[in-house]
Amino acid sequence: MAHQVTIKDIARHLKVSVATVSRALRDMPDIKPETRQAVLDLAKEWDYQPNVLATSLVKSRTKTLGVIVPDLGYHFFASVVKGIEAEAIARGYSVLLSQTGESYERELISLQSLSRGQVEGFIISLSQETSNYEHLKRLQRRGIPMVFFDRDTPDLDVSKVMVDNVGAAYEATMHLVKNQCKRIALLAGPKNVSVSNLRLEGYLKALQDAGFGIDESLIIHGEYSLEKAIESTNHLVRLSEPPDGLVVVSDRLAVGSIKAFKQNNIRVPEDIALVSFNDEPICTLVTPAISSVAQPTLDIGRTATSLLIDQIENPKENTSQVKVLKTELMIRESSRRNLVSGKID
Amino acid sequence: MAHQVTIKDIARHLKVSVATVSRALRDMPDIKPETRQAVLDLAKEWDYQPNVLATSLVKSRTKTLGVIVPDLGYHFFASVVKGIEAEAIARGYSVLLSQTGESYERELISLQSLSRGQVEGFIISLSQETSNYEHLKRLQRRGIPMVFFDRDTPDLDVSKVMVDNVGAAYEATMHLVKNQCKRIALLAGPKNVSVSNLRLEGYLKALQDAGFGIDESLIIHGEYSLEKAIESTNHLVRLSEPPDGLVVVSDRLAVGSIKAFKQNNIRVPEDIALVSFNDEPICTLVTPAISSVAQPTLDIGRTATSLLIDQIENPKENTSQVKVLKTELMIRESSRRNLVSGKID
DNA sequence: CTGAAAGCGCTTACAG
DNA sequence: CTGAAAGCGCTTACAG
Repeated sequence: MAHQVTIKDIARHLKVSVATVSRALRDMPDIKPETRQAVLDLAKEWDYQPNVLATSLVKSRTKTLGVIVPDLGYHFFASVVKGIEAEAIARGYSVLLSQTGESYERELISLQSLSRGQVEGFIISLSQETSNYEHLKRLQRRGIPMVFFDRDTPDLDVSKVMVDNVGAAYEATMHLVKNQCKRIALLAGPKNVSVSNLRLEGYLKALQDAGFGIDESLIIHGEYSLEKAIESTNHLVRLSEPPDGLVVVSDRLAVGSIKAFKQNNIRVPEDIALVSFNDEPICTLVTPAISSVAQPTLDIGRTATSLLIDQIENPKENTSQVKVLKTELMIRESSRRNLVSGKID
Repeated sequence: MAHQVTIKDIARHLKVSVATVSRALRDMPDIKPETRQAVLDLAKEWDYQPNVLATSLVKSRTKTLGVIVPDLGYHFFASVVKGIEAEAIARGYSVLLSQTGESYERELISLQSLSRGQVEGFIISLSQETSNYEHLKRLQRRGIPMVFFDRDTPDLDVSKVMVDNVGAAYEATMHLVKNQCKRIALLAGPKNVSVSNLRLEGYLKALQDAGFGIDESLIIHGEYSLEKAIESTNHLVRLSEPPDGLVVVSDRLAVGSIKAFKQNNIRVPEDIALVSFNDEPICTLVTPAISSVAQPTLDIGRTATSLLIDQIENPKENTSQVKVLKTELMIRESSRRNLVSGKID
């Protein structure tokens, strides 16, 4: 690789000191205009690029944030990252992005490698595998600030940006109640997944407030797979008293449910109304379009970034805090019962 | 932020020189075992992390690759990045990931900022807006190696990893021919998009080889939007001689076509068989499942990375070269005509 | 086996 | 207005 131009090269060529070049390049006062111009001209001609490693080293500041997410293939994370980047750029920071592929080991490695002087703080969403938090506590002990979002652990006292999952599920369930559903089922995730459990909680609370009894047979836990969703939905359909409303904890599962309903010649929303979570692009692509709870992804990213930068710039005043953001229920065909007169599909 | 532990701290505490600490930490020969052990013990106790900025600076090597993609929200890019990361890790490199959001300006900024000493080379897929290549030529002049994939420009003599789009479209079209389609339409992208044009070329070639005439009215160009796809499909449906086969240049457009067919009570694949490109997850989620040309995303990532690292490590022997990878047609319900006996949907 | 010294590319008091 | 010097945290010949 060709030698990159340094201030030393410029200084030598112009017969001035590197200090002068450094000052001229950064428009500092007390530099003779002609000198500055000569430096700038040569810098341009030679396409000089300052070495940020050197600058960061001397300033002990990188103005860079580390972002660790499980998988950018999930629309949710890709979208949150956009929010992070927007806010970071606005405040003069760069971001280093790393995905763990839901692997604890890669989470460990990413965190460790970026914490060797490259970033001033982290925005983290934990991998599914992570159940040991020592690596995070070590970072904390070293005084490196971090902010969590979405995937969380109560083991750590750090800033967090979450979403009101209980409230969101409550709203989604109530929406079905208002749409004349009398027996509302829930397709939940695995029993140990906290987000799914929070949504279960909101669902139960809504049923209670609606004066509905709770029928355990209408609550089904399962893996996050299309196949499992189809299977669970088929099970619900075959109950002696099948549901007329369904809350599904994620869009991908909801797609499976809709497939299953079609196979069973059950109409959505006429025979059963459906609401799910995340508002991924797929919701508007399938037929019927799926009603879904939108997460404020951009805002999650911006808020997390803002919290982190505040902590970096004012460690004393900014202790760990938890922000809970509002969701928004996007109502579409799959649950719009009273407005649907004829069948389109 | 708390002061991070340095080798100086360790040296002072152990009353040895920093050189000795540095050597002990890296398991160099000629260090007294007791000295080494003392250093390692203290480093562990204090959770010492070497500052990579300093190391990179003195070694003039970062062992880091810059990856610039338009949008990680596209499944294609997210997946290629996984391939890049896998290969990079395997060869002892890190990657710095940056998305441009299809903005020329952000492409410029990312490239510039990472090229200030942070990375040793780039893997790039150009933003849609980019039509001026000066920023890339500047990098080239500075001797920074780069490899392109997917989004390309003939203006630059660099290594590229592409996919055989002509061949893929040929295969997709021929697949419809074999499935008894007699009038095959093409839903293409905007006229200036090279990938779309290559697919058009393959489509035309296949029609020719199949002995079909070319009917310009069956070829429709348009924006990459769901609405536009629906509109174009409606137009095709209303032709006096409507098509019985359809090649669509992208899955998202194909979803629009299927919506339009449903609205017109046209059965897929019975009345019209459909094939599209990219094999995004949506293909298996919609009904009917969409036949689609899969790109070897992981392999694209691995190959690009491998080319880049070779160039970094052996600039002389590794001049720019173009690799063309094979695609794979995934056949699903939307085009499986002769196997479908009854209608399911 | 260990240390002093120079240096990676830059910034910043301190003098003049 | 400019330069010499020290230093950011590390590595590496060179001596001993």
